Amino acid sequence: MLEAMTGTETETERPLRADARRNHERILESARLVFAEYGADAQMDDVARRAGVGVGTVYRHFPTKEALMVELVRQKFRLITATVREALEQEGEPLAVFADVLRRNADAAACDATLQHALAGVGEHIWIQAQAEQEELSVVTGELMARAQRAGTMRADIGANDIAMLMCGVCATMAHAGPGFDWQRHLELVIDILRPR
Amino acid sequence: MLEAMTGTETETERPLRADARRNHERILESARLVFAEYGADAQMDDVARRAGVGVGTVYRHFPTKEALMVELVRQKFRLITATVREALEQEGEPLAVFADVLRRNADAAACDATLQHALAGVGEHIWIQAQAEQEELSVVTGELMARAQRAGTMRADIGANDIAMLMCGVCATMAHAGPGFDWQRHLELVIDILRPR
Amino acid sequence: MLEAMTGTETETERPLRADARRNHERILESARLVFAEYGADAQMDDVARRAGVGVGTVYRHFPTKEALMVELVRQKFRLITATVREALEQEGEPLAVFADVLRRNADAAACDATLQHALAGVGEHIWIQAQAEQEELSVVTGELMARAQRAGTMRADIGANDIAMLMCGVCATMAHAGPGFDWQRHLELVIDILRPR
Amino acid sequence: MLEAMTGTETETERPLRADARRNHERILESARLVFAEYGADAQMDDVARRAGVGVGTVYRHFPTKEALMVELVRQKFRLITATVREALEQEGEPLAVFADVLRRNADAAACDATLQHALAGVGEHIWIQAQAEQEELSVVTGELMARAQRAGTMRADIGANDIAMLMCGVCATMAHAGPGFDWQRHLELVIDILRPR
DNA sequence: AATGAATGAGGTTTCATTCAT
DNA sequence: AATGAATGAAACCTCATTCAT
Repeated sequence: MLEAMTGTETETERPLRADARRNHERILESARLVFAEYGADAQMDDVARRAGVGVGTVYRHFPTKEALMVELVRQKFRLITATVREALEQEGEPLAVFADVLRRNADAAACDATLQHALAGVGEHIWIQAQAEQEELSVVTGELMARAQRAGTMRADIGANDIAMLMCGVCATMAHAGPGFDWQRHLELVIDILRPR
Repeated sequence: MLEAMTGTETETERPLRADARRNHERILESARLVFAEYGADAQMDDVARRAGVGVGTVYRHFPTKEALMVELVRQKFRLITATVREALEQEGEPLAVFADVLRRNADAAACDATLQHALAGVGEHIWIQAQAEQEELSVVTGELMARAQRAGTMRADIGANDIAMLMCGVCATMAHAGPGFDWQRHLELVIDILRPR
Repeated sequence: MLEAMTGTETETERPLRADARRNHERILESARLVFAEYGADAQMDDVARRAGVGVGTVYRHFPTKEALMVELVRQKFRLITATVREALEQEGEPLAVFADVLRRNADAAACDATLQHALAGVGEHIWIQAQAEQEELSVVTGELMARAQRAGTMRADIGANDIAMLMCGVCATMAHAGPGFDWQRHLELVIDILRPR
Repeated sequence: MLEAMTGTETETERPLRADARRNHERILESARLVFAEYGADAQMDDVARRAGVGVGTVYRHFPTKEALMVELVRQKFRLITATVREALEQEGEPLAVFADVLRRNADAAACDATLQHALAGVGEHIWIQAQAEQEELSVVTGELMARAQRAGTMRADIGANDIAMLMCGVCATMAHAGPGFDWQRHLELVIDILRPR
């Protein structure tokens, strides 16, 4: 399922290709785990070891540590986009459906809060490289919101970008554990905003 | 004004002390600038150079890079606390006063968004060391909010911690500049939450 | 000959390994020279430069400066042990054979007295890490001594540990060059002790 | 008593002088303690703190860390010399008296083995600067030995320098604690050498 | 004469990246 | 295509020594 979203290359022939593809996935998965465990200063060597390959191989697939992180960010967006797309198929009260999407995505983010923090901590040029994915997410989110807004159960003056910002905030809460920091409550407050007054 | 908050030691100490105190301030100020420019991985050498002192001096005042960052975080909190305290003296519609405090603080944060990002990016044990300041802020914020809540112009089911989380979110937005990311709008949405429905 | 003692891993490994092994030896040799020249506070950079490799390589082989010194100490012990073993094969009056071993080892130590001094100067936890080698030496030394003692040409109330202490003393003399400090004489006095009265 | 040996300056007038003299002693004493505790890499700041003075004062009395250590070495020699002198006054079997001196001095050295180790670990040019004291010790030791040799209870072919070397060896044993390293036994073996065969 | 803050060269260690095998 | 040893530029921090007060 994840693989289905991973790429768009059309060639799927040579056996070596299959091997490489497999390594690509393993490295990405390894990176996810390693960054989730050690934060942003996990080392490329760790990623390689966990993936069961040499560092050289990691560098063959991702020319830079940054490139690897960018891919991780992209994946995040794709994953969220997929959730929203699924929701587009669902029946039900549109705002409730949307709120549910937010909750599910927040849950997913909370699962690897450290990874989230690691990705958030890096320079923003990394995020810029994931703009395409971010925009795609924006589009489908907009669609889902439009329904609720047409139904009149969601404030009309709010757009997909607002959601992005607000959820970005919820994720920040996850990262900064502290007394009285409860991201679930934060999320509910955010959902409250959506209701027309 | 900042100095007024920085310490409590009865001055009138030895003249040498004056020099040291001066350096202390300069180093802190330098750190603020340097971290704002280079992010969390600014170097101690840079801090020293910008402050016009040797590295050794920086280390005499702050035993560790981390200690220096902790102090920066503490200062941030003290500064915000001061703003809130000022607001407690003001007349005016309580919610409006409070909203204004939020706006002013957000403005200040936006001025050194990179520093903000740098501080946010570090391990949370740094934040834990600023708990005292954080709690003090929480207390005065609670006071200011109570007024508005008694006046009925602010939702009663919201506490100082909620504000902390929400503002933490707004700051996250500042850091992640992106298309459609407008922290001022984010802030207004947050302020919206405060109004009773 | 030295290599023969250095390891026990079944060779016939990957070609790369040969390179690494070579570097390992070169670094060790370089360390010996550098510590012999500059004493205990020789720098890792110097070790690397003399070995013709980067510092990183030194650290890949020895995780710590200390670890490098430990290995040097171990080697010393292994070398001495080898001498004693050789002597076990020799014919001849046992005490004479033993005395000769002492002289030969002292000679070797005198060749790099500075290195000796450097190693002696470090914290003893380094020596503790070479206990295995030290004990092995003790065992073979004991064997050689037993012969002489059975033959009645060596005092029976002396053990391998005593030799260790006494020779440790002779080495101390080498390090502290001074007027009237003649380690060869010191050694002969020590050998004198061995004779039954 | 110690002060009596410390210097040869004839001026004992100005009150300030008294102060300075007092500091001199305190610093020396502090140095002894600090080097005994932390070994050769104790810091000048520690010496100053323990002495209750500023570093600057330490440097006024000893222009260099090395100079301070040299003085410590000198003191050691003076102390031993004093013991030997005392023994010259004693009645009794000369060899027994001499052996006793050795035992007492070894005991004293064992009390601050770490200091001993620290001093031994430094470059030998430090020892060279204590040559005068070393020679003085040599002279009185020679006197005491001559008695025993005239009495025929001590080997005649041994000199004060030999004792220096042998005792240097015993001290080395103290420093290198290890299994089977028992300096008292080492010392008895050394004393054994002295007896005519 | 004493103080202790300041200095800054230098030490060890890390880690992203390259490249010979 | 994969491997992992090698690289070396930094990074953080220490501490003997100086010097303004």
